[in-house]
Parts: sequence; structure tokens; C-alpha cells
Amino acid sequence: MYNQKIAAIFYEIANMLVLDKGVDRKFEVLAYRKAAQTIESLQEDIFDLYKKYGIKGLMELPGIGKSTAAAIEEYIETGKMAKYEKLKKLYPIDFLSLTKIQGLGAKSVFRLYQELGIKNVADLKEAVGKHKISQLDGFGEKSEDDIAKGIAQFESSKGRMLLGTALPEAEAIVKQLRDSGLVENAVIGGSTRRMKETVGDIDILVTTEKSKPVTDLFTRLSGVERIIATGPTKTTVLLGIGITCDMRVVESKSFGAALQYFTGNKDHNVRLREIAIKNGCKLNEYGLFDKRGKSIAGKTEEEIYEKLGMDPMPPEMRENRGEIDLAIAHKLPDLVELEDIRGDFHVHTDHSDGANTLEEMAEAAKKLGRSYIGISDHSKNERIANGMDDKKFAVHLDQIERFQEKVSGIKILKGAEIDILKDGSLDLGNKIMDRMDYTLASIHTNLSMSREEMTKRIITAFETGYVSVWAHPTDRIINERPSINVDLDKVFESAKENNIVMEIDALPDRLDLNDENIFKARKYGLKFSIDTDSHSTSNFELLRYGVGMARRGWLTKNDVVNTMSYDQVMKYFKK
DNA sequence: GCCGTTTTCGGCCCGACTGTTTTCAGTCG
Repeated sequence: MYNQKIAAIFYEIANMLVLDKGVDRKFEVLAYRKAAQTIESLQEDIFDLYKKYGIKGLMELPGIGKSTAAAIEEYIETGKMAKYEKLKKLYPIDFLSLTKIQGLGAKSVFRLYQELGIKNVADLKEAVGKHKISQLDGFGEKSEDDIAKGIAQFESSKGRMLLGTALPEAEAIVKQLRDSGLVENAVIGGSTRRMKETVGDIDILVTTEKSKPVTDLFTRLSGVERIIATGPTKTTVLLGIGITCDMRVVESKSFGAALQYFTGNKDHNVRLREIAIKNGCKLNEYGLFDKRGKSIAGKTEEEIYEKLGMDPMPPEMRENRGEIDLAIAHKLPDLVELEDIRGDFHVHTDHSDGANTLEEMAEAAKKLGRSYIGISDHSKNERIANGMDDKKFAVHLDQIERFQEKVSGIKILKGAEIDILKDGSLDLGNKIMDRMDYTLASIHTNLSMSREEMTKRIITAFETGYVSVWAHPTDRIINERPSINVDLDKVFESAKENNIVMEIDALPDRLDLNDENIFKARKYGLKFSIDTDSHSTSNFELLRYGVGMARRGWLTKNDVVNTMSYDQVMKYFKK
């Protein structure tokens, strides 16, 4: 993939342009950062995009214009980018790593290079060890100490944290603040509130009259490792789990404006502020203000959006992906909610690799209010997961049938998670599959096939007529394993023809399909099922992460199969 | 350098905290 390489080069160019004296290149710097962000978060390979649609295709990406598109072309065609090479000769410094150290930006990094010849993190570490930094003008003991801590954090950090780790941590912090009785309001903001699959830091917003005691409490919470910055309205700490947490304090008359602002994302907020300016107003975290500086909204998020001439929207939509235009046109979708989900099709028992029995799983699901679950244990190809062959499945299905008869308060569907083998055939015989109410099909082996082979493999499986749901479609594991290489457009087309449901696997390290692919699949008119992929009774609780992802993909209740009743679902799969 | 239902030129979001300073530039979100 060229994406990360090109993004890194653009970030480096931005860092180096910051240092250009004479003209103010502030906006050029911003432009390169924006371009880098776009490419960094692009789901498809920029190489493919360029080969397919050329330079024009590149220019359709947000923040990519004539110059940056030409630079990308140059890099793909020649392996080099002249502008970058030229700047790098002037500044032979690893800005990318060095600026990741808390408190260091391009300008400080450059000064360290000029004064001490520091080019990379190893050099910096050595200089800190010899106490050379505190001797420089403009740096003191504190700076050196902060840099030392920053290096330690840089070295131990593993990038962005899973939402499944960050959200419970954020909830625990909010609970402690609320329980203290010192706050009127304490809520989660930021990417955690938007249910983004990974989180860079945790944002907490508080309203209180007692800023000082709340700040003191916050900095002394058990999860706090050290204080990075603290003032009357903003405090930043490093948490023991390895990410920073910001707490902002505002008055209650600004609560909505602040929550809106700290929820983001950045691009969404920039657009809102632009709209405010066009209306002769000003929007910041304290409120929406008219020409004379009089506050016209701020107490709630809803009134901010309404005064800006649009419908309020759920946090999960706020990514500047067209939601603002829909809100202005009063055409926002009514997103699916956790309470809408009535069942779960992806459930394992101890008959394959689950930790609990069929009875225990059913009981746990019933307790959480699910009205049905589909049991989907592994097929034989998954030896490591205790996968069953046709014969064992026959016994397994018998057991489910007997259980179906005696259990009350919840319905059980007979299914399986069947491997899609290398040639696209399914891992169980038609006869045993005929006994099932539905099937999940998924890929667990031979993950690194070529794009053409993989696409063909999956479509072949779809065309067997025995696949109800495509489970964890892209097979990525966040921060660990990339997606399979597959032409999703072709696969979605085939799924539509063969009436196959796309799964949104709710496991926090999978979240597969993800929001962007859900977006894409939705355009093909596909249906979805939000499943927990439960391997133990406690996993059912993870459903909210899948629902978050579905909402980020703008799904409504109608798009999601497991919002249907048991009878409707049985009818749906029979079809 | 990017972008356009106010613009193909002239804008580009806005504020908090820090360290090392005597008023602010740098960094961050």
C-alpha cells in the first residue's frame, strides 16, 4: 500500500514548510496536513485509485488538488517526490517520530537539530541522558523532564486504542466524577462518543461551580499516571492504560456548545463554524454568538444546530461525510438503535470454540432481552476452534432441536459459521445445511490470496445458494491484521443478486464491516445483521459496538435484519 | 495549497495551557 507512505511524506513536507522563514506558509502547511489525513484514512489503495481514474480521480478526494495530485502521481510513477527530496536535504530530520513526542512540534525539533544535531528519537534520548537540552536557551529543566517522559510514552505506545478498551475506561471516569457530588454534569465527548473504532484520547466534559476541587479529584483518579497540563478550564492527564484524557470544565449555559465542540470531529466543526460565519455569527465552545457578541444558543447541542438552520444529528454521523447537507435539507436518516436489535445470528457454544453451553448462552441472551439467537458453531476446517464435520453437526442440530422444544422466553435458530474454502466451496455438505434455518459463511484461512482470486472465491461461495450471511467480511483485526484484498464492489453486487446479508461483527477488535464499507454496501441496497460473535455469555454485551458502527454507516432499522421479529426473520431466511 | 449556493481570488475555526519569559510563541485539540 502506498497510502501510509504518501501520507507520511505529506506530513513531513508540512513539518518542513513550518520552518520556512520569510513568507507565512501557514495555510500551505494546513493543506499538506489535510491531504495527508485524507490519504491516511482512505480505505482503498491509492495506487488502485490512480490506476483506475488517474490524476482526476485523485483530485476528487477532499483536500487533494492539482499540486498534491501531481505529487502523488510522481511518487507512484518514479518512487520519488522532488519537492520532498529537496526539503529533506535542508532538513535531514525524522520529524514524523520526533513530533509524536508530547510537547514537541516542528519548530522545537528543528532547534534541537540546529543546536545539538538531533535527527531522531535515539539522538534525542541520548541528549536527554546527558542533560544537554536543559542548557539550551528557551528550554529548561521542566522541558527536558517532559521530553524524557514523552520519549517513554512514545516507546510504549501502540497507536490508537480500541473503542472497546477506551469506552469502559471513560465510563468509569465519568462515574467517579458524578459520584463525587461535585459536578452537575459529566459526559463523554470526542471520538469515543462518536463510537469511532479506535480512539486517540478520551475527552470528558464537566459542568460545575467547583472547578478547582473537580480538577483536583480528576488528577487524582486511580487510573491517572501523570498530569500533562492543568488549568481552570482544561486539564490533560496520561492514563495508565496508555492514552491521554482531557477534562474540560464549562458553565452550564455553555454545556451544549462545549459538548458539540468537543464531540467533533474537526472537519464537521469547521463546517459548522463556516456556516455560522456566513450567517454573521460566531461559534465556539462557549456558544453561538450574533454580530454584537450576544449569545443566541449554547445550553444544548440541539439549539446550536437548530439556530444554524439544520436538524440536530447523532454523534456517530458527525464526520463531515454529507450529514450537514442532509440536516439542512431535513433529510437525516432515523438511525438504528441498540433497543431495536431483537436477536443475534453469530453465537458460539462449547460444541466448537465457545466457553459456555447452549443453555447458558440462551439464558444470558434472554436476560439481556434478546428474543432469539442463532447458534453458529464452526465447521470442520476450523480445527483449532474445534470445528465440526457433517456427522457431528447432525448430533449438534439434534441437540438444538431438543432444546428448542423445552426452552421458553427465547427462540433458537439452527445455523453454523461455515468456512469458505480456498476454491470458494463451503465446508459442509448440502444435506446438513438443508437442516439449518440460516448459515453464516466466512473466511478463516488462506487470507493472503490475490485480489482476483479472493474476489472469485467469495462470489463462488455466494453462488452456491447456501449462504445467508457473510460473516466478518473483510477479516481485519484492528491494529493486528489488514483486511483481505478483495474487490468489494464486485462482491457487493453478487451479494445483492444472491440476497446475502452483510454482517457487522461487533467484537471490538473486528468491527467488520466497518463504517466506510457499510456506507458502500448500503449503496448496493444490501441488508445487514449486527452480531456479537459471542464466544461466552459476557460477549453479548458487546452489541453496542456493532450498533455504533452501524450508526456510523447511517443504517436505519429497516436496513438491519435482526431488528425483525423471530417469525419475520425465519420467513426472510427461507426466501 | 485548497476551494467555491456570497468568491477562479481571497479567504482559510478558534481557544487553552505551558515554559520561559516579561508578553508570547509553540503546541495541542
